[in-house]
Amino acid sequence: MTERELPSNAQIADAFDLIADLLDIEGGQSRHRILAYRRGATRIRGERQSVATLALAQRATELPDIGSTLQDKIVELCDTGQMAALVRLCERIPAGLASIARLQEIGPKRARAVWSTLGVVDLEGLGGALADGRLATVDGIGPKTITAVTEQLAALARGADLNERIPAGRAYPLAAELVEVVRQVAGVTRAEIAGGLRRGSETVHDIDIAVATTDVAAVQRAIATSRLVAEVLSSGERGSAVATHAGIRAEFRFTPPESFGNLLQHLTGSKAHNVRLRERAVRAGRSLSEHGVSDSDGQVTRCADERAVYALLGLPEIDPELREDTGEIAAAEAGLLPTLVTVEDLRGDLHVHTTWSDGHDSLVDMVGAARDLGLEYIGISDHSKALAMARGLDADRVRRQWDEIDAINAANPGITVLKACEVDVLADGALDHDDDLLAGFDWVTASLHSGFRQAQRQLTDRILAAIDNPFVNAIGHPTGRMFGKREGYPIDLEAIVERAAATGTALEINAQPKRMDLNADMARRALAGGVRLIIGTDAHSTTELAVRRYGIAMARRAGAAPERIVNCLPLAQVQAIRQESTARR
DNA sequence: GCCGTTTTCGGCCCGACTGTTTTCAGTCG
Repeated sequence: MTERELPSNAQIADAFDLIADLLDIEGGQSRHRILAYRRGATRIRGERQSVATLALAQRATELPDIGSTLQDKIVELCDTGQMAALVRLCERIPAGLASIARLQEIGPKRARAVWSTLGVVDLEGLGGALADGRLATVDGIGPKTITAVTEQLAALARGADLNERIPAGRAYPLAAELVEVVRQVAGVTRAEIAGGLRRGSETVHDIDIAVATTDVAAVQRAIATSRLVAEVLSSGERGSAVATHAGIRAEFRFTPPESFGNLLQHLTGSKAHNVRLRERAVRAGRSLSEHGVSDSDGQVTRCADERAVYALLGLPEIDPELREDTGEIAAAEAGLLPTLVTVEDLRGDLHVHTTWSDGHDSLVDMVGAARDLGLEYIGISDHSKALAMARGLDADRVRRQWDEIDAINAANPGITVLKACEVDVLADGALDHDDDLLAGFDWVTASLHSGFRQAQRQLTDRILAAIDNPFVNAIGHPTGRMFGKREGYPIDLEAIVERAAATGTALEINAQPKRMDLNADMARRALAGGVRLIIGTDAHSTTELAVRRYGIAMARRAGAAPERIVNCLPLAQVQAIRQESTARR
């Protein structure tokens, strides 16, 4: 049997999106048929398992939004490498028009107008028509649209990605500042971050902020004059959109306080979640919008908080991180929603660095900062000697650090300081500290910092070897991914989860915003496999302890309850986990 | 094209803003 290359979920989704775009440009189609292709594409793109494999087993129709027609097309793509329907469509509508339609301010109707009026069929032709002034002659395209197209084509020419996603770690601090700007305004009773940031997404495309106010004009003024805002893109009674100096778009939406719950719910999304909720409302003879819930005779009920919105739909409140239309509404209805871990549940942090290795702050300062956050224990986990660039510790320096920790604990610092480490997993799978030294720690995290170019089998074997060491309690940043720098190295997560579950080894959710590793999907798979998670800040300074919020976001999106997170457990239980492990020796 | 507490046909989520218009279609979220 020959092994064939199956199309990825992204490739399948791209094909369906292209069909939708071209049908839209062609016009005359049922918009619901187009929507069905788009929904199918979105579903497939967000699916964790291989949809091609599912389709070949005639099981893709088990997914929501995927019917027999889409499944047949996926099978066809697997078998022949193309979809006949798409090929025929491309013969009628030039595929390059889809790229034009995806430009901001253009869309399918104007793309069609550009084609029928000028004969332009792709972005290159659009650039030509823009340069010689023909574009401005097309019906429905005025000076503002010309400006928008000019800017976008210039950005594309620079190699920019128009759909660039911004890591949450870059957007969140700005969003928090923007919320404060409007909270200072008289008449504002509440303001909250909404959108993908509130749902704990790894990346977002903009910042959404819901504002409850009795004085819209005052809020508009405060936004327009904020030092953070570069340009007001649009402004109305219901909201303002701005470009910030940080280069991130922010959208504010205003509401009277009595319907703040409706607005916050609406603006938090996800879009797919909201669509499901509205469909549910319609079935109950109601209509849901950001203004309220109206019943069949037009009576509108406004909700000051989200709980009331969900209650009107017969549901318990669903945590924002779960609102992705992945079965959370059914789970809510059945009373099966998990109680998600919160920042307040964190009792300790077992992954922090100090000036002993590559940290910026001293051990005593890190201890003090952790105590001030209300933590019960902190594990000082500096690097091992192989990471010379980070001034990793050898056995001699480890023992001297232990002396310092003993002295601090003896002085009653108001928090228990644990002897921990982040030991390197070397290229051959050996650990960078020998077992005698590892036995003396209170907690050991093993991480890969080198040899990322090895094959998946080799990388996985190194991690499995580390897991098998009875002195290892956790695997740090298991995939090594870094936003904007590198993809995670390839690992066989199922094999790692299985071994980690068997040995009681925790897998880390590294909370550094550039890492967020494990991500939510992988963390969910780890939980399903019976593994404990641990949220490590990997803080290299006292202020970095605050990044725990990003780790919590991943854990919540994974559906994690606090009892499944090692550092939400009382110290005695953490110590018991360590003792059980070393007893295997 | 998908789907079903209205179940194999006939529905399918809601609203705001903008630009290009002469009262609204297109686009966006």
